[in-house]
Amino acid sequence: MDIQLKRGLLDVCVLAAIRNEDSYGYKIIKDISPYLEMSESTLYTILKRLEAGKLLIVWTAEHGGRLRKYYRITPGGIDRIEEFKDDWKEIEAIYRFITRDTQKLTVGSDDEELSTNMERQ
Amino acid sequence: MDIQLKRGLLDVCVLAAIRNEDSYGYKIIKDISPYLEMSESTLYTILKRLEAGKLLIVWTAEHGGRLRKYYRITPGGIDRIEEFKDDWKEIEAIYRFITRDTQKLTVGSDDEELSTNMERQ
DNA sequence: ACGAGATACATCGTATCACGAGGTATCTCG
DNA sequence: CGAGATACCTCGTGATACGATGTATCTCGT
Repeated sequence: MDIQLKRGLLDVCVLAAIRNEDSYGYKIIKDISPYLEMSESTLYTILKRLEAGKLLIVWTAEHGGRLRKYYRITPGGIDRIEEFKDDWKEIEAIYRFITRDTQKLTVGSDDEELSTNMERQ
Repeated sequence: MDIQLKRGLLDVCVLAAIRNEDSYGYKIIKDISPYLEMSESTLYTILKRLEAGKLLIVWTAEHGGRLRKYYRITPGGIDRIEEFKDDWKEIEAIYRFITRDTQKLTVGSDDEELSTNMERQ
């Protein structure tokens, strides 16, 4: 899978993973992994970024003798997911532009101002 | 619109813009602009990259006293679009993961190996 | 005739970012 | 006792989108 395609999904994916329940780094990766590969270094970078943007809050707690950092989504984080859903409509329009006419060539009326008078050599 | 979300679409968008007819930089931007903002510097960077990857071929021709660089997609470029369509299925799965349970909370049977016993403080 | 804006190309520097490589430490289980 | 899982972290690098900037010609209104 093209790495570039996943960008933009990563941040929102992490937010989605903690939307309905608090979680921690290791578990977030496991939860996301069926859908999207994400390395640990990437995840922790993202968590730092989301914390800096106040899209989630962090606290540390002991669990089984070890320290864990727990993450909880903020209202701002939930807003971010909602914005993503709006952006998705635009993304789908782009997708339709890319895949238009790739199966059958339906040559309709061509009324573009920047009309094509291409000279083939 | 989040810049990151567009990444991965950009290259394929340019290929899609020249898929059914040869084109040139300025026209490609105009054709794409209703769907996706792309600066000129970005476009020319992408065209260079696609040429290096042999996804399109380039030649120069005079038009109205000025030189234009024309671009034509290669079979490899068409393959790239087809691969994108396959990748899109994965992207949609990620989208469903992100938007799942954001409207109604349908708590079904939870049979995950990494089950959640989160302690809320 | 002249200037503004469109057309058409290009380069350079910067900021962002995903990720591999590497590190530390504890727990579990055979 | 050692391997693998759990759990966290940092640093360097390469890829890349884009603003700023530059060059040159054509078109069109006044």
